[in-house]
Amino acid sequence: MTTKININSGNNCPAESLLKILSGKWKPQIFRLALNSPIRFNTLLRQIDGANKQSISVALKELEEQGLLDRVVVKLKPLHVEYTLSEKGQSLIPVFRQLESLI
Amino acid sequence: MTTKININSGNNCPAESLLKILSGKWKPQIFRLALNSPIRFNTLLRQIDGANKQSISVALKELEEQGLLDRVVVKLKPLHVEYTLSEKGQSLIPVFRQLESLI
DNA sequence: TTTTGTAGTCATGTTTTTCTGACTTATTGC
DNA sequence: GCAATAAGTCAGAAAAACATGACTACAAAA
Repeated sequence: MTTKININSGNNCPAESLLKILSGKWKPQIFRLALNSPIRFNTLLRQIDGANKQSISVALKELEEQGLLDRVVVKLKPLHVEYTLSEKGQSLIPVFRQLESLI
Repeated sequence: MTTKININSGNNCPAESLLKILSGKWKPQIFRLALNSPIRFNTLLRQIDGANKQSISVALKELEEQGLLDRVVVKLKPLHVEYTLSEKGQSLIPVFRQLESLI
C-alpha cells in the first residue's frame, strides 16, 4: 500500500491542495530543514532568518496536524523535542526534488 | 538551451521560491485554468467560485510580472485580452502533473 | 445615441497573517 | 539555590491579503 496525500478538501486542483499545506511564510523552510534530519524548535529559530517563536510554533503545529511532521519527545541527555518528516511528509520529497530541477 | 525558472531571489530553497510564485488565494486556480488554453479576465471571474475582480486583477498582474503568464491583446471580433502560459509558465506543467499523482 | 461587453481601477473596509515582547514550565549544570 | 537551556504560550499591535461597490474607458451593436 503506497502512501497517498489526502488533503483535497473539496477542491478539484491537486496543486492547490499541496500548495496550501505548505502555504505560509515559514512552512517551506521548515519542511526543507526537516528533509535531511530531525530538527528542533530552537534550531529552526536560529536557522531561519527573520522568523519568530510564535510563527514557528504555529507552523509546526499545523504541519503536525496535517500529518507532514511528527513531534517526538526525545528522552535523552538534554531532554528535548524533535520534529521529523512523517511518512506522508516523505512522500513529498520527490516534488521538492523536481522543484529543485526547475530552478 | 532549456528554459529554467529563475525566481530564486536571495533564498536557497527552490521549493519555497516556487511555492511563493503560486501563493495566494487565487493563483493556483488561475494557473490551472490557463494550463489548457488561453484564458480571459471575465471567464476567470465566472469560473472561479467566490473570486472578485480586484483579486483576480492583482493575481494576474503578479503572475505576469513573475513571467508565468503573458498578457495578449487580441485584436479580433470582440477586441479582448487573453492570458496564456509563457514558456516559463509551461515549464511548471510537469510539477503540476506530479502533484496530481500525489493526491 | 443609448446600451452592452470586455477589462479593468479606485477607495475603503474587513479579515487573516505575522510580529513583538513579556511570561511560563521543566530539566539540568554550577 | 540560581542561572541557563529548551520549548513553548499569550495578548496586543502591525502588516498583508482579500472583499465590496462604485466608477472608468473603449469598441461595437441596436
